[in-house]
Amino acid sequence: MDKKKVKKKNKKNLLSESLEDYLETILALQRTNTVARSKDIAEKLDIKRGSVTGMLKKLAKSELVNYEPYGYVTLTPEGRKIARQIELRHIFLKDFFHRILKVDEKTADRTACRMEHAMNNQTFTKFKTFLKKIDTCSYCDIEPAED
Amino acid sequence: MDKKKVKKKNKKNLLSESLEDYLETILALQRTNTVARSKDIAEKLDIKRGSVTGMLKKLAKSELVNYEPYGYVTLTPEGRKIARQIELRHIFLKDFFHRILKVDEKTADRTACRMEHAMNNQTFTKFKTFLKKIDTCSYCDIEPAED
DNA sequence: AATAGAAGTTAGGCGTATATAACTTTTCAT
DNA sequence: ATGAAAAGTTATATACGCCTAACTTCTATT
Repeated sequence: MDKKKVKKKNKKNLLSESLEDYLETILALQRTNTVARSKDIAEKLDIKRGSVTGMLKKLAKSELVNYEPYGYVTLTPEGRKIARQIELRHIFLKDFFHRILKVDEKTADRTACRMEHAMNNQTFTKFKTFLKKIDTCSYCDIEPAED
Repeated sequence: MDKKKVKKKNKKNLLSESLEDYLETILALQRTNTVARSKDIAEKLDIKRGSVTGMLKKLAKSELVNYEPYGYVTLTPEGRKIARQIELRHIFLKDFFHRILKVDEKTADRTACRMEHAMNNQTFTKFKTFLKKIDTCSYCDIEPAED
């Protein structure tokens, strides 16, 4: 009865970093444009239009986006939930790198972009708490470090 | 005749995260065993022996490891340099998550493992400086956050 | 020295995520 | 209302990193 190698059909519905990027991008586009278009997703992610379709189909199959051929793309409630999580991780990470560490904004953003996928809930929760502490600690107002 | 696309001779000698993991692993094995064996690399990285060979060839072609078929594997000076960089990022990131944020050790390690590849020099330098500050700031001795 | 088992390699295959190019559908300006 | 341009799709191809299975080489014990 031990669930050894019983097919990783886990509730641990793991999304790839790429797929997470798509969700995050669609959320941003929905904010600006109310809907996301394939072409805009492609532009934001710096990939070709043709590559987007297949990924949207995957996300649709996982019920994370509403997708009909030639139609607009929107997030399902579950998709939005995930997108928001990733977006929040991005925001806090970038803030940490840029405002606290004084890393230049572009680098801070690029770094957050990559790290946001690697932070689980436990870590993120504690990271937020930590940031709040830092923000009320004048001593921790560190000087920009030298390169 | 046709001017074929001149091989993208990457100036920005970018290593994939996987390749960086190999270097990091080989460095650790060299410390313990003086040399790294294919089998031990496979075990540490939790991949199959057969997969290691191809990656070692890539690293050898980039002159980051010394590799001869059926021989031991060691890092070249350049390979060691990169391996050390990544190892240091790992150590500091894990320390931050575990000791400062009070994330459990396993999670801290897993998180560092993924983030270490996303941190450039500028960011790492400032991160280290920041950690030093934190360590001398009793106020910043935050309580463990709740999950 | 023979040989069995361990370690290493090779070949072929798979899944993911991308590109390119041709094709289809939609949109918009007239 | 129509036709060209824009947007979207499809099919095919490539790169990467992994796996499996069969094969080769090394090694350690007898």
